[in-house]
Amino acid sequence: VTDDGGGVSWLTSEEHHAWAGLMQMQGQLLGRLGRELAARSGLSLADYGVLVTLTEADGGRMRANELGRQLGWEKSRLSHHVARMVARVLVVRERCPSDARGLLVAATEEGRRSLGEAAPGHVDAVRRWFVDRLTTAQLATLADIADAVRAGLAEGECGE
Amino acid sequence: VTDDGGGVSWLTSEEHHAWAGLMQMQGQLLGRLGRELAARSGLSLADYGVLVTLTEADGGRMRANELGRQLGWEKSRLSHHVARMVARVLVVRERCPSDARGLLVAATEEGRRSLGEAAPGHVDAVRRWFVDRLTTAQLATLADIADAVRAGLAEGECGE
DNA sequence: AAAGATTGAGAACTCAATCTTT
DNA sequence: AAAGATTGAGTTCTCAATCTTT
Repeated sequence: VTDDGGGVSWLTSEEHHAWAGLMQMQGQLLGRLGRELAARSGLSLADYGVLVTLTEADGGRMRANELGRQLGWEKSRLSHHVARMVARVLVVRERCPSDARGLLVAATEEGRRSLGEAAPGHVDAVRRWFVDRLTTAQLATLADIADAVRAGLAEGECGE
Repeated sequence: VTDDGGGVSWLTSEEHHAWAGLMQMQGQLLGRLGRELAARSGLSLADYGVLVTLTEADGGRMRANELGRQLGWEKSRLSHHVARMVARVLVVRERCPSDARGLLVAATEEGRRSLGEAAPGHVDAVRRWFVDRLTTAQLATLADIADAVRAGLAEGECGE
């Protein structure tokens, strides 16, 4: 609990260093990766995430609900984004046979092609700017950190 | 280099765990903190960042250029955001005495008041959802990670 | 020309309200 | 009523073009 002279700062300097560093890193990293991806493939990071998730799913299609959950998106965001991707013929909406309330989202041929073109370069960029800068131990710790924080957030959703 | 059956994934599972976990954590954490902050103070995380940065600066004012650099924002984003904050009387624009091209941005009384009201709750939220979930060693490693990645990105800006 | 900053248009996100099916 | 999804309005961010001062 320090306040280093006039400013507002009630984290210790170590805590602040970690927190502020994380925020800055994330912003710059996403900016860089997003621009590289868009320049080379015309896909945004969001598009990429949707296509990867769909492609990894069984049959290349997925309940919209589940897609949103895996991406960590709100339903409204997903709906708007899918609409834009449908307009660009990257995905299609399909009726869900088992539950008429539901929706299936499927990658089109065009979507698979775009992803296939974009993926090698993007993975390379993730390596270049992120993975290769870190040690195995650092990556392991980071994974633990992410798990711990997400577990806390997940608890908070309910019990709060 | 694994491809676990039809999907696109050229990171090892450890690498993927760290990378995907980081992205998810960040999204959820910012969402949670942003909503709590907005609900309690009417400030967005972006507003908060601007006010903290200005308040910590000498005289509570700062070159727009430098402000953008510290926040990691593009000049256009900063300009739009400052315009919105001026409209809400949280900051004011001032002419820069030393360079007529430049601009100074200063926190208003109202801006300081809003920040003062918002800060304790926000810092508490950062502790609750983030800092307190982690060990000292994890925080230290995270700071190192952020430094390493940012150093790489900074290099890339020029040398590339 | 380069640096500092603004502007406008378009894309993306959030919130609240709505609609359909269970 | 609850769950799955869409819609519209308002806000914020990005990109490119522009303007002013150095």
